[in-house]
Amino acid sequence: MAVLSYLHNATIPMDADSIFDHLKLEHEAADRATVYRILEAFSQKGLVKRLEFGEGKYRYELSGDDHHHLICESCGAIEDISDCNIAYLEKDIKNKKKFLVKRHSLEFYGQCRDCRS
Amino acid sequence: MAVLSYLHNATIPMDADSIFDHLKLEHEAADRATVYRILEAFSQKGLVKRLEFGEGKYRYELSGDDHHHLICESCGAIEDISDCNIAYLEKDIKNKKKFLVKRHSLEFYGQCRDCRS
DNA sequence: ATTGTTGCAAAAGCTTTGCACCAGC
DNA sequence: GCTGGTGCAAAGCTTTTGCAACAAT
Repeated sequence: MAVLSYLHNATIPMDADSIFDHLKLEHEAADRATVYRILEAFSQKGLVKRLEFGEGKYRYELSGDDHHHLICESCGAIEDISDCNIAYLEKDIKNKKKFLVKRHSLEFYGQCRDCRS
Repeated sequence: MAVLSYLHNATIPMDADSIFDHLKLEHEAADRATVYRILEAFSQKGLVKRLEFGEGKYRYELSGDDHHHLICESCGAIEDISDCNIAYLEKDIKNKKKFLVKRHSLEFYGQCRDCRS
């Protein structure tokens, strides 16, 4: 699917509208409703992760290695960050709270390298 | 303000509509626009934190101790969880990525004690 | 008088849904 | 003929905005 390939090439999670626009440019145009239905289906199958960065809309990225995001509040840049092993936290939660964690979301908001200098 | 007192008594983060409804019940009715403007003002002053739990809307809670949330995907229950010291992660990020973290969001999704049994 | 807050109405933005259509098996 | 996916249009839901009225200093 063109959607998967687009998300694969993207360096940051994309919102539905960007995907819609991209498909149009690639002469693979699909209706917005179709795009949402595809994203919904992929999310449910676990192929795609649906994220929120405090923008009032969803972004989507391919599922894969567990990583998180740095979001610059000045310029909007989004970076990936790995090696946040919070698996031990999830075990703690299971023991203390009897709550079984299936997934988590972790985002850091602040100022990126460029905006700091 | 009635909004602050409501959020103070709430055991989970509340969305704008619940606040709106509550104010009406309390005969402190305010327009939706006013509620949003109040929440926006409080957020900017840092009095209130604006959160997202993957519902396509915002929830608000009083700022205070740094804690995070367990969200049950079966029944929607929301619990607090503390002691996630990821401050050291933020230092790591500053060193490795030169990104200055100002705040973060961390939520765990899964199944709560009641829904597991 | 000026400033800031409110209500009202409208709009905006993102997402979902109903329905008819069409292709493929 | 059924089934599943699509486009189109409409609606839904949350949030924001413009504007006029009002209160308080």
